[in-house]
Amino acid sequence: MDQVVSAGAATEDGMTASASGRERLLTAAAEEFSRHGYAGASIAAIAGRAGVGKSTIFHHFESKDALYLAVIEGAAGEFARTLDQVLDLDRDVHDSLEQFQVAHLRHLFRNAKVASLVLRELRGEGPGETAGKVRDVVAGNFQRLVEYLAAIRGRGGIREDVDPQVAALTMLSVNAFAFQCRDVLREFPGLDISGDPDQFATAITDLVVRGLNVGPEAEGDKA
Amino acid sequence: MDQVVSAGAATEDGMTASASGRERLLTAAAEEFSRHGYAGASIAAIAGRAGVGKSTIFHHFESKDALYLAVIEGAAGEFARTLDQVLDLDRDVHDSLEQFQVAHLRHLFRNAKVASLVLRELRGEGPGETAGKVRDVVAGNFQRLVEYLAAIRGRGGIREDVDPQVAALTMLSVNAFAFQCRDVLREFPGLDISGDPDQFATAITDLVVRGLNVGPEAEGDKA
DNA sequence: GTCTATAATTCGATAGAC
DNA sequence: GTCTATCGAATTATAGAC
Repeated sequence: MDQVVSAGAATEDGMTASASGRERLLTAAAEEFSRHGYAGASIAAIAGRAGVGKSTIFHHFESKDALYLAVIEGAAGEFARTLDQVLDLDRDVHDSLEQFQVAHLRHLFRNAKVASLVLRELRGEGPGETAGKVRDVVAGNFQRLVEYLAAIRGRGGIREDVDPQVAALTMLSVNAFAFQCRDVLREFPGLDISGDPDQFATAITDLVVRGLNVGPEAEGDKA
Repeated sequence: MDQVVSAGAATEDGMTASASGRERLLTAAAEEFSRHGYAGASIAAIAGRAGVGKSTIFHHFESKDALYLAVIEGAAGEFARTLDQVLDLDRDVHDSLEQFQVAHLRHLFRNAKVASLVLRELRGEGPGETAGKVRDVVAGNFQRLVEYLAAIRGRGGIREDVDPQVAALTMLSVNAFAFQCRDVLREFPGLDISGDPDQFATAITDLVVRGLNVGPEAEGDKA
């Protein structure tokens, strides 16, 4: 998929020409789609940014839809591979969840452009046609976390009366929302997640795993 | 907000003509702004939807900016009044937080149009000019929750090593994100928050307050 | 309604790798 | 020689202006 490596100067943007045409197209498409939305991004602009002719796009991808989907599937697939390493039933629950949370937030920042696309899609603001497929791809990764939580719950790793779906949604929501609002949050001294995403992810994990409570037994010892 | 009740037929949409011109303009503006964004919403369209002349808008509001801000401040102010009732230091912590979470999610659904505007603003996608003021308004309500959490932490109501800002952000994030994605979530049997927002808010509160853990003492007593 | 601009897609040809 | 990546030109669809 990326075996063609010819030397080459940088094209527009910071993109190196060393990546294969297909890879460059995916990068350029992510940029254009996230900047202008699906409809607003033109094949011509994507081709221009990638430094190839328009028709080259249709050699690599069936259609504009297919290109859009490929961009999203690329990032989702990469994250799925991360999940294989992180969601390990044999490891400590707290550690696994912390690793998950850190990996997820890192993934959002590393793939900020595509992440914005996916989040827009989840908000229902995407191009109606591809919506279904995008959701399926994302739902796959979501389901992975849900099943992991269900499995450790079966082993007594977490409370029995928590819904794995609700717990999974909570963990992902905080990351997704904080990522979306990272610019505003930068103005809050304690919430600048852009500065240190890992620390934020760790704090969230601690909160979700241990809860706000001082503990079941310390219920009535306050002022 | 709905005390003016004079007889009157419905204008376009489902809007009743019973509200004052100013109120009708705010409703119409919320609709148009959330539908087409700040730039895309025209004064003419807003006036038309409210059933008034264009010049009436500038009688009630200084400018398009001011109208936009008024829409947002209206909803934020209403929520601030709810906070007065909900964030009561004399009540049980879990109950207060649950009431907060329920009230917040209800507020998002009841003011869905304006909420979408505010969320867009927090993502940094709004009209640059008003961004600062919108953030201030929202930050005010956010700060209220943070200070409440800090206060009960001072009394030993919650763990000392949780950051009130992080906890507040977590609670709000889940609601905001779930609200944003309510259409997709409808496809998940256990996550249809539109169907029963209160139940969802309750589940989230339980998770945040008690955590996933089986408890400090019950660490190893399962199958 | 026609005209025009813009955007997606197709076609035919070329150049280089194996 | 075939296969693949590429391109420029041609074709179709659509949306807005007049």
